[in-house]
Amino acid sequence: MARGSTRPTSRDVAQAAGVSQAAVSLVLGDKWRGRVSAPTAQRVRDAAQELGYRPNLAARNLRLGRTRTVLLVVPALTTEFFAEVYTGAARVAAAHGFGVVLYPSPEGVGPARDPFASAQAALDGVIASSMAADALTAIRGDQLPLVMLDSDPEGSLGTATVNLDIADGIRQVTEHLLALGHRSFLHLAADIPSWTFEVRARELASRLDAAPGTELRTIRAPISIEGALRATEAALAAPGPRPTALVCDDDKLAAGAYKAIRRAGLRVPDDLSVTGLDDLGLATAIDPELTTVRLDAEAFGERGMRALLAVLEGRPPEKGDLPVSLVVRGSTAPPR
Amino acid sequence: MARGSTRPTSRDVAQAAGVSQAAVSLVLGDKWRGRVSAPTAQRVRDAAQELGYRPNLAARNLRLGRTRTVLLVVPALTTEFFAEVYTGAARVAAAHGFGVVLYPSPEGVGPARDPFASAQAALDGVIASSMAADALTAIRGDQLPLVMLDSDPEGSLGTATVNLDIADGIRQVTEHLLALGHRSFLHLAADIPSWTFEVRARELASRLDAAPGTELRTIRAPISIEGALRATEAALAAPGPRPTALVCDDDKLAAGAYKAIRRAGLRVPDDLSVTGLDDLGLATAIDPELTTVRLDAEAFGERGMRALLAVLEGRPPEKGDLPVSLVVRGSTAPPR
DNA sequence: CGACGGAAGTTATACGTAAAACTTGCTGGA
DNA sequence: TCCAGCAAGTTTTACGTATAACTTCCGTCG
Repeated sequence: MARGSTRPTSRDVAQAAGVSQAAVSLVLGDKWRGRVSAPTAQRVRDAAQELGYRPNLAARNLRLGRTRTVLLVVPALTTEFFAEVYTGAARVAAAHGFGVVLYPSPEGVGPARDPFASAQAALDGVIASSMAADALTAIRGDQLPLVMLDSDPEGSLGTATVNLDIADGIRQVTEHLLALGHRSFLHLAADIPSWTFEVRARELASRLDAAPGTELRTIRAPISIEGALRATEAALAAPGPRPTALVCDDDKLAAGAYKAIRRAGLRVPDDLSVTGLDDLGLATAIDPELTTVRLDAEAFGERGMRALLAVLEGRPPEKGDLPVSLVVRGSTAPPR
Repeated sequence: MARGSTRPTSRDVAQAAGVSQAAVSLVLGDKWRGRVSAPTAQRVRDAAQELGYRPNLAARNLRLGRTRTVLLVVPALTTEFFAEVYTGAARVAAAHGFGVVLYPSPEGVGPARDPFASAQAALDGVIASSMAADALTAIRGDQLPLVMLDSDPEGSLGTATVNLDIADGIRQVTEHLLALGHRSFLHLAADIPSWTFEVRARELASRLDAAPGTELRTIRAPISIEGALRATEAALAAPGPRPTALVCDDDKLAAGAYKAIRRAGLRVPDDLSVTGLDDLGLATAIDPELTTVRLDAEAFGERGMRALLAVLEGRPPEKGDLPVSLVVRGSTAPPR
């Protein structure tokens, strides 16, 4: 209250409590046992409370040489997926006294800005989605611990890698559709070059290769309702026999496909079974509800953060991919 | 390259370039004109490049007494709305050399954590949505500049307030529905106490009060598809004449209402016109596409950040609410 | 009775940067 | 000729914290 407009420092607290600055640091840092008497410690705490003291984090970070802050690099926030990844990472971080700074890699446009300059924070480590490709060049070369999400476990540039078991998800989708009797497949693929999408294509192709009498066509679209709508519309207008199952790289693409199917005068799932991947809120908002692969985005973020913490503490990160599960809803049925 | 594992400091650069640390600071801070010769400046830049020097931000922040980092407090990231607010704010921030740290106020559960402790970053200011109510108590009392989003312009605790013209949006919705001939309205309201939702209720009620022969009922639901589904189902099952227009507090509620309407064997818009508010991607994913109010979330975030920058620089922030616009799609039609 | 050790502090220092204040050498104008 | 003034730097300092190293005062034990 007394001092002008500038924030109180530990020295102000010390003066108010009649002790040295060092004593304040000891007490508030909870390292005072055996160094400061209990009554004095209480006086210090009271003074800090009274003055509304908050430690200057810049000074603390400088002194300690670490910031307990990590950067999360994501491709975009246009669906809730990465928002949930952030939530999971932030929760684990908070439990360990860490903060998480978000860097959504700007989409295509502009000179790929430097995530570090932008985050404007001193960092202890980085978690990055492999989809944020343009941001990665800036990160490489920096010697910060780096955990990669959804990235090729081999040849990765990260210190550690955390993956969802996407391949198993596609396996489950494929077996579900095969069991229903489908043989003619269309793959609506994302047109972004990224490991996570390559896995989908590879797994789908290899599963169908192993199933006799099946055929697979692939179309590509940007990940947007509009893009998926156009690509699917074109595919449905093409001559030849119509596929009976449409496997989409994610839920948003599936939502766009729904619209194309409706416009073509067809119905899901009677004329065409559709599957997605992600299990966004969108999946149950559309009609019929979408059969999709549930990815636990929050757990993904949690695991990513735990891996980074492990790296920071010199422990080996957990191994193994995160399990995913097929959620069967109304968009898949036996072919007619 | 030479030194061990620790990051190079400006002193290392100075040594490599054969100058003093001060010279390095001048050159890299672009304040060298008239103080350092051009060849020397180039030598310094080369040395910095060579060593991969990155300034220690903690030290810089401590020295300058400011961090060029602001905190954005949002209620949640379950729709893309606040993700876009973040994007807009971050864009403006980046253009001014600022970073934005996100704090999604944890939903209800747990002891309302301290946003500042969590962000773990030294801050220059705060932008907060009024919906993140629980986080606000922790913020109040701190003397940081605070810009409130979507908050009561009177009695606000912020240094400045930035609002979308929600009232005008509801006005446009109401006039649209009245012009179509609707007289019996149902309001599906969010059950969160927040100024932004109060405005919707107040404006809708006052507009219908002024329109002769209209009636208005209100139901409340948590903002989720499931919640809206249940509330709407109950309302449709109630005895008495069915309303012909359903005004929802946001798009997500509308998406839930769609499902209830379908389950009741009714059709949008033939049996019931529905409107939303936000214009999320969801609005065009559902069938029929939703008539809603377009909120420019990115512009909202931009304006919020500009207001904070203004406050920080002692300038008066821009006045006036951000315009919104009605987007008429297929979910509204004349009553039968 | 002396000294030894622990309690309860204090003093001093370093973290890396930005910038104010100072130094040095030279050139050009009165 | 002499000094003003400028270019081209250097030296020094402060930011606020955490902690290592030091001090002082007592009580106790050999």
